[in-house]
Amino acid sequence: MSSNDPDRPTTAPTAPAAGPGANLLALRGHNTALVLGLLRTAGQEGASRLELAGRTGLTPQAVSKITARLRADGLAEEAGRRASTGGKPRTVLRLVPGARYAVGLHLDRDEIRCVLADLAGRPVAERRAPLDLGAGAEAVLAAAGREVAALRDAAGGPPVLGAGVACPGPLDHGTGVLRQVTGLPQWDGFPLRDALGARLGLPVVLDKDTNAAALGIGRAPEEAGGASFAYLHLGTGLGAGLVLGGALYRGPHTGAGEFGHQVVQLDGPRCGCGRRGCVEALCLAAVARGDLPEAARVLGVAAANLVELLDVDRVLLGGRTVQQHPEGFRDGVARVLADHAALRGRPWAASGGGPGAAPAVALARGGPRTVADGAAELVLTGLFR
Amino acid sequence: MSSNDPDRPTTAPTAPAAGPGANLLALRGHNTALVLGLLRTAGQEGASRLELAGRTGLTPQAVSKITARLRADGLAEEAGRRASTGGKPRTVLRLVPGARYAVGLHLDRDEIRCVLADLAGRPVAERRAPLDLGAGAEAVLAAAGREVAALRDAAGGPPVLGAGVACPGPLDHGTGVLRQVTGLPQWDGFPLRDALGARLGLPVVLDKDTNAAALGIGRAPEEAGGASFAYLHLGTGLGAGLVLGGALYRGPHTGAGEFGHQVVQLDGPRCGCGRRGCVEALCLAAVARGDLPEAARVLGVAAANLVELLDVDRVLLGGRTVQQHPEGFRDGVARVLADHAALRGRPWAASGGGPGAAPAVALARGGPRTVADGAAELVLTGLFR
DNA sequence: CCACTTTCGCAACGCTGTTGCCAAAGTGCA
DNA sequence: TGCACTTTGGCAACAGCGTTGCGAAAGTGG
Repeated sequence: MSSNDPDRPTTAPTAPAAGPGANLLALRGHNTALVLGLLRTAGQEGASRLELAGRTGLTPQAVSKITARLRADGLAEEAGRRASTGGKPRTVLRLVPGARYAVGLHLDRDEIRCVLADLAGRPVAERRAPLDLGAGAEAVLAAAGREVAALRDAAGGPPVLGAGVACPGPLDHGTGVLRQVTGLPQWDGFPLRDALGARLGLPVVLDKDTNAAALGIGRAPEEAGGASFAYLHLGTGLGAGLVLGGALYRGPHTGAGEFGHQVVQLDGPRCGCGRRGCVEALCLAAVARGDLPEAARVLGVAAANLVELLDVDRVLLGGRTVQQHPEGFRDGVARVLADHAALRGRPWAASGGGPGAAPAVALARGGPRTVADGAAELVLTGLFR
Repeated sequence: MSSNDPDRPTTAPTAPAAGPGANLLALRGHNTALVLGLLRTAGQEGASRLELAGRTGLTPQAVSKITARLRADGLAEEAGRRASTGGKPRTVLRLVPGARYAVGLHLDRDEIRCVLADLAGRPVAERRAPLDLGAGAEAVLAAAGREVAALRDAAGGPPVLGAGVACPGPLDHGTGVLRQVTGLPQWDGFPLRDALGARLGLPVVLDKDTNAAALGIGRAPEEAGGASFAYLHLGTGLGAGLVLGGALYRGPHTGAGEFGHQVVQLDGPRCGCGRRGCVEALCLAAVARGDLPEAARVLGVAAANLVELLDVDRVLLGGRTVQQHPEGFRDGVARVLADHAALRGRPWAASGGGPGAAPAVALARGGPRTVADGAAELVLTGLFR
């Protein structure tokens, strides 16, 4: 922390949010994270200093200094040379994925799953165990501590940056405090982030499971690089994770992404939440009676509403219910989006900005480990930009 | 001191290309804009150097350097002293609103309206004239050039930073190119920003009218700071402007904020856009038959959907139709939001983060000049942070 | 083998915010 | 009235950032 004295007198009233003043250290951190991010997306192929300079807008010399620091820290390495274009060939720089690791922890209602991911986001170790999220804080903390310790031991005790923790919402990402987890009122107000941080001895980042999933899915090459997309998760419920401009959008109180109880049918059938005509209720009811096209259509209408409002490029579908009929949902949702886009001259349709006039609809790849992977990504995201 | 040319602060250091790399100039620009922003929100009361330091996280000495530059450029000035708290009293710094100005241009279907706003966002001059947006590019450009020139002359030719232009969408903010303005296909693909820039001899920022309105409304003290709110405009149509985290959210293609054709009634009555059950159609139909409570309820349901998805703090209502029955719409929408919030344990409800459990609903103040004011704000936003 | 091109590091530089120090300008008490 | 104390804010020296100038390294082409 900074060397500021603990008391802050005189400016007690009004007290607006502290601004993010940028000093030289922050500047270095920004550019370093930028270069690291480019090295990460470059992956195995790597990138030369001049390519990095071109993409960042920095001087080649600045890139040299930055990459020299990264190499000294073991985060990057030289990896061969490119073919010459008439002069000295460029030397290729590559991220060293094994230089640091991050823990991803998925606390689900009946299971704890944790992964150890390298800097490239690839899981190098994994564990899972049954868990009763309603068994109380101490039991959950103990289980988390045990599993993470075993995971780190199994991997040979590599350097770990921190732990990302994903669990069912609602919660507050900023303070790391849980809210009323549905059906488990005893968690309300529990400072899970700090408690886990003390138990694990690691920096902890806490977020909703749907947000973690979106972040994990966003790591796929198609979604990389400043993309905007919505991940719709249809399992026993319906939720969404929003990635806008390459960054997770959480909203002021980590409440963003509540998608399931969007009303798409005024005075429709009553939902479990008390409202009428929620997408979740309509969609799941259609699934229950086997009317898959209708379920996909309802989901598509809600997705179209979201797309209109947020102008996202892609819609990704996942979750247990989707995975049981992947193509049906994908095609059904895509049809609704295409129909809606055709009715309105959407900007990218007019500009011919792609093969289709509507945002692409795709199935989110990744199995049951997606949320844990994304949880690790919560930590890694802080390193890159 | 005077080695800096006076035009330097006009060009905010936005990333020139795809490279968001930050050099020292960008750092200075960032911190300068930060301090300017704080001075702006401080308004007439001003702020002391130490208060600025505390809120930015910068060293008092750094703030002194920055404010010295601002004073040398005429953008800030000393304005009295605070009461002493036992030592040397703090000297108050204040923004000099008249140091620079911005033009705001509202190109509507039947009217052109332009304002000259000072750094505080207050309009110091205003003009309006009839306009036929369908009369072709040359006529519109000529009208804009004439009105802006007259406006600047009337104000005595003060230093102008640039012109913000708001017009009916869709359009592309990034490239400054219009799309198919509804009913006026001849504008499709016209590079309005560059054309106007050449005509006016000023930097031009182009955006949708709803976005400009949201930005203008966001200048009100209640919305200042890093607020998140949605402005819903109900006039002859229904649109929205989104301010998330204190900044306008446009989406990747400036398509965000399409709110009116959100479907809230599956297979409902057909809308002019071709879909069925759009809020706009339902709401305006209710207004047409005099059923105001129903209109407000429908709008409220759509607003609730938006709030759930984006977790915004406030919902602001405006537009001609709202202004005809302001309290009716406000209360009706607020009721729906309160009912929905009560059904779900929203984060800020559990944490007691305010007088009410639901996001506040308020009427957007400001008359027919709101869009033009917001258009000027499009330019000024680049100076502050 | 030489001329040329291209990459990349060293050294000097300008600029940033930071730190140490001190004058200025008040309050409070003897 | 005078002195001690607190707080503000400027001056000067400083460390660290990216930038610039220049030269060595490492290729290609004639």
